Amino acid sequence: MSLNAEFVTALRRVTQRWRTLWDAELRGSGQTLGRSRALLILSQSGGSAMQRDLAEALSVEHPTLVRLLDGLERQGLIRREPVPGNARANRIVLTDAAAPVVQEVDGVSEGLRERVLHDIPRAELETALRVLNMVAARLEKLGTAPEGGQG
Amino acid sequence: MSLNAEFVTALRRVTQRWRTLWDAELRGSGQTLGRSRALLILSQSGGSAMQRDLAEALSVEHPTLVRLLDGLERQGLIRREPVPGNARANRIVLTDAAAPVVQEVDGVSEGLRERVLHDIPRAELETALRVLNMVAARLEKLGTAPEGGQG
DNA sequence: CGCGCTTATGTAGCTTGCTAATGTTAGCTT
DNA sequence: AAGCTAACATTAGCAAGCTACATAAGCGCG
Repeated sequence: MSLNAEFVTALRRVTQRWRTLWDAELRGSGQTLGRSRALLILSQSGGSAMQRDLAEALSVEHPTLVRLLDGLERQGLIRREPVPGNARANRIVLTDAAAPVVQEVDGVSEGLRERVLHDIPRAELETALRVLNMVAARLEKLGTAPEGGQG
Repeated sequence: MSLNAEFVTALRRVTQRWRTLWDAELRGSGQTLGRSRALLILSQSGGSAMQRDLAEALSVEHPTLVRLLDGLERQGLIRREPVPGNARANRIVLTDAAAPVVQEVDGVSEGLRERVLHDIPRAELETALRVLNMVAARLEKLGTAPEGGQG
């Protein structure tokens, strides 16, 4: 298998396993990876955000976010609030009940990162991150302008 | 955001975009990423494989593979054949009709890898791959023995 | 004012991950 | 031989990606 192919295979594998492990650790707390990511981003945004911005921060499409928010709303962890002066938009707000959940989810995600990555040499991790960012940029360019030339 | 957190974010983002782009390129050919991965692995295994081994090679659980195979069987691209001497197992065999599809899918995946990765310096890509493999190993260890000690 | 473009969100339906539970067959063990 | 356990496949049901379409509101232009 070529270096390129191995890279892609490893990428998928790591992402998938990470998701599975994260999901498993959250099972007891009623959360899932998708929802917990939304909670964390919301919390990092100061507790509220426009739905549109949230989708972008999570790197998911709007319909995906809608379902995550439906779930969180059902659990009483967020509210969709109308935005004064813009009847289309919603502001997503963390409720008080969300605080402990955010705390727990944050602990789990941080703990998992630490456990998995602690013995990877910083320099190599930085190189890997740089590569991933290059690849992400490349993918986004190809994704937005796929027709015509050969980039 | 910490280096660790950035790494995880980048990882997810790249994997997700890769999937989306791959899916988009295959849309015209009736294939999807999951099924096409199964086809490629099958082809690389000489055109047939035990279902169990296929799941492992794809890094997916059995039920996931079952559905992929259901789809491929419906499209007439594979057959499930009984294994002489082992009535539990299935041997998955590529049909003749699969050859051109495999060809196309292989071209798309190779082309995508090439387009996205061609300008990443080999040395950095190798480092990134090494990191990913370390992480994968770590995740698998944590996944199989999560209870008790702190690894 | 109304027509149409854009923006923001939501709905429908597909795919593909997963776990848990169900059968069925094979292989041991007693 | 009967019964337990392990292996292999499947089904059921949930989660979370996606695209395509729908709904509704703001904005601009004639």
